Amino acid sequence: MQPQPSLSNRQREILGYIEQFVDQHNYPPAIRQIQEDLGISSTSVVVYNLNILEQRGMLRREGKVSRGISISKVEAAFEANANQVPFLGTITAGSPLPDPEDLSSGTTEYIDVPPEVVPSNKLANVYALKVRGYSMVDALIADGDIVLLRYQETAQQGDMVAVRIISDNSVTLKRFYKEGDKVRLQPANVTMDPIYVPATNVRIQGRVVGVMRSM
Amino acid sequence: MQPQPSLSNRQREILGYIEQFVDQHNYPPAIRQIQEDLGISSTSVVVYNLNILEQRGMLRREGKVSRGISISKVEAAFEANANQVPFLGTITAGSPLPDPEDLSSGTTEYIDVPPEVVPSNKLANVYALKVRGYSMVDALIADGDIVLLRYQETAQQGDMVAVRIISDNSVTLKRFYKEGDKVRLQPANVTMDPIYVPATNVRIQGRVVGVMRSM
DNA sequence: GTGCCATGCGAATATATGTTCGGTAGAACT
DNA sequence: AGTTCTACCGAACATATATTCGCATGGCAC
Repeated sequence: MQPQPSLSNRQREILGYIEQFVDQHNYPPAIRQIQEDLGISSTSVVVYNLNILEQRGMLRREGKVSRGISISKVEAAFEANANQVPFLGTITAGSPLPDPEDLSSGTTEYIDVPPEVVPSNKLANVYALKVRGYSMVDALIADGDIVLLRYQETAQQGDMVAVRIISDNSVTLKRFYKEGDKVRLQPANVTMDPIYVPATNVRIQGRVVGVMRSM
Repeated sequence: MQPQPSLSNRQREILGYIEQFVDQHNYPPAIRQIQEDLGISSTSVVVYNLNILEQRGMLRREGKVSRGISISKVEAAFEANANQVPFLGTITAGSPLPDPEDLSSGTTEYIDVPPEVVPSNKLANVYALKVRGYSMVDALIADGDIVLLRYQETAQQGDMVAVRIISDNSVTLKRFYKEGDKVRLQPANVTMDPIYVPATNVRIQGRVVGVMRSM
């Protein structure tokens, strides 16, 4: 009914104060504290604005409870800090793996990704796979490495991608070259030969955006 | 004086309750809530145990403040989640870098390391460097990679290590082979030749334990 | 102007919450 | 047995905190 998410200055001020306070103390401020530290003349003003903020969904309050204010800030901070992506399993030449879309299962594992490898703001649609086999050694990816892929169904020439070959129902990590109506899947390993498949028979499952290795 | 970090059942119970409560409400419980929900007969019992828990460092309290309990849990969770190691700079063939011991400077940067790359319990003495140059490509380390090293002054044959050549005051990433009273430093790149230096002229600065790459 | 409404003020009120204190029961030690 | 200590109980107490209510102000539409 009130589609404007507009907050008055005072409301913004109060919200900011609460966030900062929780950050610093690990528990919410009392209404009187808000009042005094913000130089507001009466607690009722704080209550008034708090109610508005609650209606706007900016925070939740537990009636009659001291310091019963809670911003989702804590959870937000956790999420912000936890740069995680779903770990979908192992990629081998041969075995299929679940669609990245099938994340609904709930039992998915997650692994951390440092922002130095993939910036937090580009983590959307990124997932992780563990590499089995040496088909990518010349691209500096070895057996046991964890590769990070961003889901996308198209690729540029030479991109390193995870591709599913529909006819075998298998997924592998290869460099991608479109050649006419065929696709050349080039292992980054001089001892291995490329594979040629009809363009209609491949489906790209994502592009490699990072690698992590434990030794 | 009391070296035993042992907690009584009740103390564990209270601590657990607080954790759960904070998790659920985003603000700490009142003493009376603890008392009632745990079926304790008096608030003073709770206070009594709370004081012990505070002495033990399990939580902090703000005197006279309603719900002024804060568990280090949040920070603990953060720390547990934030597996970080100091980032000491760039390693090139040529330029020296600060001693890993000189962490006291305070202005050190830190980067996250997922437990999949280096387990949290083995993070001691680990630091990170950014690689400049291609001297290690055959070891699957490329320009721009972040390598994780555990500080150690000795190495096994063939270990990949960061070594300082004292006479030039330079540090590089190489495979290490001791040959008599000399040391062979072997780039993992067939196009580059090994370096031989007297054993007394090298100082090992750490062994590579992980690699992270952004693409 | 008149009325309406968002916003703010101040004080009174109710109660939620932390603190303190005197006392008890049992375990451990002398 | 006497002493001491830990852990607990119950109740009184002090105050920190939220709530409510009547009233003031200023903008704005009519």
